[in-house]
Amino acid sequence: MLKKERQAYIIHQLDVHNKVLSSNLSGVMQVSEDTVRRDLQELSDEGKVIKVHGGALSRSFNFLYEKGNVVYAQQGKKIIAGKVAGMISPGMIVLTSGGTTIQEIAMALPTDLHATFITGSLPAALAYMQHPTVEVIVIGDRVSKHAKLTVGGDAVSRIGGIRADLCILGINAIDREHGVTDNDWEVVQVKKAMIKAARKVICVSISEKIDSCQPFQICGLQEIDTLVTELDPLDDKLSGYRDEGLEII
Amino acid sequence: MLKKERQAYIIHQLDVHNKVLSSNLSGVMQVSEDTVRRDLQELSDEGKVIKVHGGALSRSFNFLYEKGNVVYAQQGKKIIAGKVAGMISPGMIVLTSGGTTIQEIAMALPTDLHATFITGSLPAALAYMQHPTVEVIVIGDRVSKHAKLTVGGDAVSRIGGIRADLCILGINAIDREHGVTDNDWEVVQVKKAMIKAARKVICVSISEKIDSCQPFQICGLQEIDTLVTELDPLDDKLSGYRDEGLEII
DNA sequence: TAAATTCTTGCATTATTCTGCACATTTTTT
DNA sequence: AAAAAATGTGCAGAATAATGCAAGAATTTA
Repeated sequence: MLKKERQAYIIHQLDVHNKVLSSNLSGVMQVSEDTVRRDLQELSDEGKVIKVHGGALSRSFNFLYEKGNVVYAQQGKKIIAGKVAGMISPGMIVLTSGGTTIQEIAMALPTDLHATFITGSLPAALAYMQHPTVEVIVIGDRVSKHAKLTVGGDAVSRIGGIRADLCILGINAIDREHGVTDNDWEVVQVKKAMIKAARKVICVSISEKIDSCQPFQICGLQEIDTLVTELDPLDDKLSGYRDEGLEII
Repeated sequence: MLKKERQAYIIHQLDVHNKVLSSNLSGVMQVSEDTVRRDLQELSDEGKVIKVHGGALSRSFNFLYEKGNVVYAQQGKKIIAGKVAGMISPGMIVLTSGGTTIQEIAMALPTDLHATFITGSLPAALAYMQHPTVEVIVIGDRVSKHAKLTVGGDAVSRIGGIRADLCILGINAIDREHGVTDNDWEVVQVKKAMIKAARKVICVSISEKIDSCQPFQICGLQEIDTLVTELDPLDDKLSGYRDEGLEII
């Protein structure tokens, strides 16, 4: 097994299990523990893993430890989070609510990213707040208990006053015919406003939600620039959306 | 279970339950109590937990680390929460940040209370949001990572536009000479505005904080109507405040 | 105050890591 | 193509870290 191969395998294991043991890896990859340790050392120097006595932990695991905040993520969400985190550059970003995926992205962000996140989602605000260098701005208004999000005319008009570089849009349903849809009217108003406020819109969704539809439309496909899922961009399920002109990642 | 892993788990537990017991952790994590204690010691040295006899408390219990008694800490908090909950009647209430005590009050509220809580504190918003019949309104602005609270001119001016029936003021320090004080200038601005916005002000404080003082003044004693602590209202420590005309509960 | 629990400390044991070195493999230079 | 340099790997022994145990001290509870 080649060095690069081993290191890729280690990263993969960490993505899945959040931890690896030197002793374990040594057996699986058929190299000495010293070699495993050297691999871990290198990855640690590159900031890709957190080396600890006995093995290594994934970065997000360490993030939890450092900040004392916990989010339970499924594997798919982690993949999405990694993809999205790689697309974020310094600037002004509006965040819609979107369950744990949005929060998972916070943990995958480069630790030195200087960006401003604007959101009405309280869990998201708490998650991004943990990051050392990003700024968080909360949109105020009445809280929707269901969505844990501020909603209402005041929130919408506030968002209308923002010019953001990017909108990260967590969604509940998307299909080719109706575009992005949701079942909560108030949330829809907020998301609509956020899309308008941003130059570029990234749509974040677990593949389960693709090709499904709900009562209220948020926007058509043409208003979205990029679709991020946990699937391979070439997956058949996504080909129709690529045909519509969306960037698939 | 690796050392860091254990420590992350401990922090997680503290986030959820606010306390951990050494004996308990020892069983769950399958290590000796000595090891658990060493973990707690390290976390304590790093300032991440408050180590006490029998286990550890989350940092939000910062008011009691000298007393060092798990049960007492919980009781103190609960006593205050019960007292305050009994004083709340339907209407419009502004809430300042104030650690877990403020959140504990949310759990002690009558389940059919119809009231509106206005706050910039994200943990408080999440806590009150759980209640079936109360409404929560969040004040928007930049988030102070330290206080987990929205702060800034926008927040202050928003609060200025509110007429509330009651202000529940969680505080860091109070003494007869300087009144209510705090060490975070931005938080002070928000609290000042909240006091002005409310007809009646209830000051909530663990007795540890009484007769202490910090750099910035929030308000004088004359601006407070009621002081709630976990102590008996007739306790000597409070007599001076009663002399100043405060209602002690 | 007595009993029970928990804490601290030092020590022994084991597990893990580090270091220098030898050897093989790959890459670069001549 | 041969020689030289750089890199990757494994091994052995020294150094370090982690853990459990035991006995006495301290704290809490009854």
